[in-house]
Amino acid sequence: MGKDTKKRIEEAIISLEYQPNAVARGLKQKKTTTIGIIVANILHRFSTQVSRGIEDICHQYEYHTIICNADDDPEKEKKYVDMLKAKQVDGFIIIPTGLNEGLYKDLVKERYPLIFLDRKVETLSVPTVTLRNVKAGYEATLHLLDQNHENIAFISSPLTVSTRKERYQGYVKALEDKGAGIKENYVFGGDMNHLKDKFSAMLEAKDPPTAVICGNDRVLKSVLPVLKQQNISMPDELALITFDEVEFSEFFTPAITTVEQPAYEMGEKAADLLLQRINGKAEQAVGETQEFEPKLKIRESSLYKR
Amino acid sequence: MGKDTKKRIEEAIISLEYQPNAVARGLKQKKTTTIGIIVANILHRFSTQVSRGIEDICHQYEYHTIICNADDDPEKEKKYVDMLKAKQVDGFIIIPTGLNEGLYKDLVKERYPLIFLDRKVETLSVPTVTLRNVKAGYEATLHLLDQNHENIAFISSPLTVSTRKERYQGYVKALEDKGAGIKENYVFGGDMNHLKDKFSAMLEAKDPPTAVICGNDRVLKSVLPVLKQQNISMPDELALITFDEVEFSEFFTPAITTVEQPAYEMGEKAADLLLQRINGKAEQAVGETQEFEPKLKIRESSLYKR
DNA sequence: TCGTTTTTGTAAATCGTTTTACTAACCAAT
DNA sequence: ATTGGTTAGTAAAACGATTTACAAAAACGA
Repeated sequence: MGKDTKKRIEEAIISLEYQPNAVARGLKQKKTTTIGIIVANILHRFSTQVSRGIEDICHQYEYHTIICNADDDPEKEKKYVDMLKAKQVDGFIIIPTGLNEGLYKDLVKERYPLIFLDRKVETLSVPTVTLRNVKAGYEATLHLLDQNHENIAFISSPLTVSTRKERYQGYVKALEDKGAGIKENYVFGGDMNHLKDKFSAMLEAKDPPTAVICGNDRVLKSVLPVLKQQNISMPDELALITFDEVEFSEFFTPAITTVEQPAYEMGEKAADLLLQRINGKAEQAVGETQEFEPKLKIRESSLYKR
Repeated sequence: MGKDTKKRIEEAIISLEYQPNAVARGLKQKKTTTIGIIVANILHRFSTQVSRGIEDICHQYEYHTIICNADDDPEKEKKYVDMLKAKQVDGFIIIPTGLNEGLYKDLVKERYPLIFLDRKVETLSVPTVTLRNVKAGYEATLHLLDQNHENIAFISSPLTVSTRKERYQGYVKALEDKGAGIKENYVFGGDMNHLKDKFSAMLEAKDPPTAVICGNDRVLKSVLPVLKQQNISMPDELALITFDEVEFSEFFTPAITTVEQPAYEMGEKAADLLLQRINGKAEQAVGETQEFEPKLKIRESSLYKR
């Protein structure tokens, strides 16, 4: 277009105070440059870090994000999917509750660009960004075994999603590799509401564990008060290691050993994959799984010192 | 409408797999049941807590939220406002960077429902949800004075926004009320990038402060490493108190004394006010400021023990 | 200057709803 | 059977952009 008409148009834009209407635009173009993000539970630090990674990439490409918190509730998850569909989002990034297979399947059938994050849904071939969780569980356990712990507890929220199942598998595998049997009563994988009681009882039983692995940051948040209450000192009386990043973990006494995930990068990756799919550059990527490496950060809480 | 036609319609909805299109609906109705949230910097814990409060209320009323992170950058803030306008949001909740008066003014002029959060913009009469920050600063300082501290440092990010200015005012007022003079060299309110160096120098100077107040959680995050590095122990060598909630603060050694804001509730309140304005029930509320009370949670880091 | 290409102006259809209007059909009660 | 009132059905305009089409005008090279 000619450059003086261009100028004329720009003048008109300011003189008429024209403001584009993305809703009308979206209606006609069938494209909203908006993606929907549904996280299983925003209370996990992982979720917020991942969201930032997603947002930063989207911001680069002038896409926008609507973040929804399913609150571990499949009903809510479904409601949000419907809402986001109604809003004509161009694609989804979902940390699935795992309890909505039909829903996910429909999304695939309707050819919505979709990326799973954190958790795999085995029955579907959807590109997924996840951690090598078996390895994460294995390394955490191995580290404790190396400190001569034999009675290692594994405390987790319900072992319903791949993430937790795999971490547990890693735990089991490490114990087996070292010839240590797994003891049922050192394992808890259940409702967060009972976690404190069960863990408390575990510590008060005879022959209590000398080390504990927390399945994620929310578990840690329940476990620490129990230790304080029972006046158990780390790491001498109980060694501790937790999955997920803990803010200020180096300022705890003792500093907390963690197995961290590159959450931010995982978010970036997921956004990348999704935008590629949306823009048709990556049909072939469907079904691919991107695995990230866990990072064991050894601090004081897991170091044997007797 | 007759109940058999209603049934007929419902059947058609499923047989045709009808899915409503909120974009078309929004276009016609000039209403998207979506609000825009712009936070000055999502890295503050306050911002994420506040967002949750907002979201929960919005979810109740079937409104949706788009959260944007201005990253302390007025340019970005403006860009996001334009984007959200284009998306035809029904209203805004903004934690203002404070450096965009014209932008805010336009929003008011264009009669957008708007609520400010956390920070006041003095020159505009916009309903604002905020903390009694002067009181917060006063109480924090008074508490340290009560522990017989006289050399109290005040470390903050730039004193450009009302929140920080007021906390500082409270600090000054408490010192004055107790007849203690304020010493310029105990005060830092500047760029986060220089914070560590400046604070480090402050501690190494002769006659260093015996207590420090951190202006917010991000400041704390810079201050703690300095203490660790200089091997300064709390609270004997330096008492510490920080604004904002710190996760796990009771598990620090020493447990960190905090001045907390009811962030979640403040978010709820802001959302409430905004939805009332959107639905025309509260024209009169314009200009009102809702102030919340700070909560001083005394823990070990501020308790004198020599 | 002619013919060709590019730029400009104008108009109409479309996206999927809501809104308004109007007519037709139905039901109950007088 | 007539009246009034409700419910059904149909149609068309509107929301604010994009898209397509076509005609008119301008710019260009030979």
